[in-house]
Amino acid sequence: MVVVCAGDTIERQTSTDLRRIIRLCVRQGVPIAALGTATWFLAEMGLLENAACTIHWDKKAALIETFAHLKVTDRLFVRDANLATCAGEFASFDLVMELISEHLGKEHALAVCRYTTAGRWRSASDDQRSINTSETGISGPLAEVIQIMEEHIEDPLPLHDISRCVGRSKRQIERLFQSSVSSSPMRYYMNLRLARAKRLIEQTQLPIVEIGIACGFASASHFSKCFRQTFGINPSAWRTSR
DNA sequence: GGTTGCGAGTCCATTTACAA
DNA sequence: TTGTAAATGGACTCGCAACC
Repeated sequence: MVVVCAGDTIERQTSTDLRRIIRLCVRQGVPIAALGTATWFLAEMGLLENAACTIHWDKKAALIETFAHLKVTDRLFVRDANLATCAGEFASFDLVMELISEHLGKEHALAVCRYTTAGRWRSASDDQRSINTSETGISGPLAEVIQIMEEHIEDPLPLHDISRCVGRSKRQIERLFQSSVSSSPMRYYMNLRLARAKRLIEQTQLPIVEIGIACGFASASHFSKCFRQTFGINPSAWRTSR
């Protein structure tokens, strides 16, 4: 197996070399494990057309917007045929541990864990992130509402629908948000959408209008206004300043 | 006494259209 | 892509009553 690592910024020559190596591996039928942003490489090269994959949650939206047809999951790592993709540095460790366990036995993998003081490794089916109730204090219906909001960034749901989904009244949800995060539900929702938009601006070359639409804004003008109100800078200016 | 639901009035986010 | 203005629907706030 060949392991391909790529960070957020990569030199052109290195990028060309990496592609050459990947193409060679594919031709020879050598399994490839893509760590970090290397998932993006495989997508660009058209190697993920029929395979499930994963990428760090921070880049997932950008990957989906750029390659709409891909089957991008929330898993820590995904192994599909000859390709493996990981959600980040620590997920790479989890993948490697699983491979060691498979090829050399669980005892060897546990020994590596002990040696590296990792203690344990996570399984492929684990989600990259879930709201950590002990750290954030967010739990129960509030966590459920936030999850629904995150799942509906592109097609924002009215508060009425969200409250119905979690079996609570609108008023109850307003109180929950006020007491837990000192914000109204829709204000919080808006911040989530704008944060996603900001990441898409940073990570993709998609037109501002498309990013606005992808984050639930009906028009570029409205998107631009909200963005500036929140971050103090226009979307296009933010892109050029990066 | 604390929690919840309801309703009315107010405010603001959003849409739309248009111009630069 | 950004800005402006007008219209409007929906979110927010608050008070009150019912319930546990």
